[in-house]
Amino acid sequence: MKLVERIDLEEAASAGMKGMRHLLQLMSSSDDQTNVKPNHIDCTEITEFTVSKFKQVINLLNAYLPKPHTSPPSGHARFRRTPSIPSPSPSPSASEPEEFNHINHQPQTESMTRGLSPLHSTSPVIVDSNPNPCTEMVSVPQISSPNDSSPNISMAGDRSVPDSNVDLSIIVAAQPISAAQPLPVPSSRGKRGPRDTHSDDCPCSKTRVQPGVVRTLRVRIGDIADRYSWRKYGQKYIKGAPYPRDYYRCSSVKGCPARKRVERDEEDFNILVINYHGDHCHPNA
DNA sequence: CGGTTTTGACCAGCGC
DNA sequence: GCGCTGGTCAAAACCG
Repeated sequence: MKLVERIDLEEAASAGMKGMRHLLQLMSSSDDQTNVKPNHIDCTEITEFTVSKFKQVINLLNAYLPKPHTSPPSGHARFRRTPSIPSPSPSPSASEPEEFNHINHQPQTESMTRGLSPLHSTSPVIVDSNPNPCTEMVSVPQISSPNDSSPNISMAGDRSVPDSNVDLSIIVAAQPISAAQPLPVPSSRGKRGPRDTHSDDCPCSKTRVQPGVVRTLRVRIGDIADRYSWRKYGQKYIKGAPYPRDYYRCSSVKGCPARKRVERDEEDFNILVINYHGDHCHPNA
């Protein structure tokens, strides 16, 4: 995408977001005890303005971005229908309009901003330094694949299958388990008692990450960090973090203990911080 | 049908 | 003991 195109996009998106914020402010100010009701005309105008800006963003994206794929490279469940089972006491999130459900909306905004990123895919990966000076720096061989050109606009923590490609220079921060820093040790946490049939030292490791080296990888969104196939098994909003953390396990081989956590860099959301736990019990896919 | 994502629920460690 | 939190499970939904 050209710089001018990118600026157009960013301006449209920024204007849309400002409109959205303004609208929310207007509406929230009407909810308090002040009995001040929002000016209906103002709300309508702002809403129309915001919608038009987001439409503009969509149009720009359609115009500027190449469309090599009509469907996402992977992953099917892009959204989930609301449960049809009537609940006697519907939860707040189910009863209120989606527009006001912050939790549900964040990933969408995230995806949108990612779409605006000029940095993904075609640009060489810029991998930042290791945030932890105590960790060992390891250089990883470059990964490149011949067939691709498409920007990857899928969800955070895209499967790291080689379906897109870029030259990749990666710096890995590898940290031994025995490091002084208390490791996010794979514990029994999360195991469900009755369902768990594996002992603590069970090598099967269905739910427990095998001890080993924890490697931290920082990679640009849309770039590939490895050639394994990963399956997402969880997502969690971490307190204080603006973006959710995604949890993946290796799906290349059944029973592979390798896990990875993917989250956005706090300072640059175009950077994905990937933490690998456990080793693969099979050769590189 | 198999593989994947989504997402609410569950579980256990930790701090108070 | 209780609440908070992060990691995981698993049902549901989706798609080729």
